[in-house]
Amino acid sequence: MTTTVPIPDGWPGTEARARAVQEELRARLVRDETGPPPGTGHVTGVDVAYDDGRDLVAAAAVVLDAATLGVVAEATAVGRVAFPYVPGLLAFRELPAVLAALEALPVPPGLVVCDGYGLAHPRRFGLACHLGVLTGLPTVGVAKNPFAFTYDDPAAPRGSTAPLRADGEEVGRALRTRDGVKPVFVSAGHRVTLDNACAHALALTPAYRLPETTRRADALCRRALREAGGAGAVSAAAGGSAR
DNA sequence: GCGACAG
DNA sequence: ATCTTGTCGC
Repeated sequence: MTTTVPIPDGWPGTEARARAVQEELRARLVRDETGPPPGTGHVTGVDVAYDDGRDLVAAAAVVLDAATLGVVAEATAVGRVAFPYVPGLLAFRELPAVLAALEALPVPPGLVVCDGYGLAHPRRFGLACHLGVLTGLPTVGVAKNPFAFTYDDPAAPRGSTAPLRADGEEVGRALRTRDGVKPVFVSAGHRVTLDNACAHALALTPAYRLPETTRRADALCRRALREAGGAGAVSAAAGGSAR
């Protein structure tokens, strides 16, 4: 199966237009739902890798069984870069490929875990919020770096947290997922509370600092990029622990 | 005004 | 994100 990854209609071509789109879509963000409880249903990781030299982008979506963390299904999408990296506008660079990969999945994604931020964002509309509004799915953001936000180092034990603040407001949380190891930075996306987002992040880190969803998606999109041949391709497979 | 800044 | 070898440790 091979198709071209589409750039969505109306995808902004300038930074000013992209910021305007964020302001518009922010009104549709749902923040009063708790979200699915950890350990139930599906949890899907999404991630993107780049080859600037070949102007290629590859996205992966990996669906895990939330109870066992076994792989249920996975999909990849390869296409052309749709937007440059601009701090605060990451979603416009990553989402076209991510949306294509999600649509290629043979099963419902359930909760989606993004590699980046949700509400912790200059305009409170990061990658995870954006993906949630476009798909209607519950989303959370788990980032590896504190971006431009301030926080106090959480206590050493796994599970310790500290507020991630922007102008004194708690926009996310620094969460220690492994004893004594650098924390990850969690924020709510769409239809999920910050408390629940952190609970999911903990449930997804039984062995490593980063969530299993992120680790699986990262490995898969890198592989898809290496194996990328033609102009654009989307592929999906179901199985994993389900066979 | 000039950087720094998720990936 | 990506450029990049070896190396220490379980």
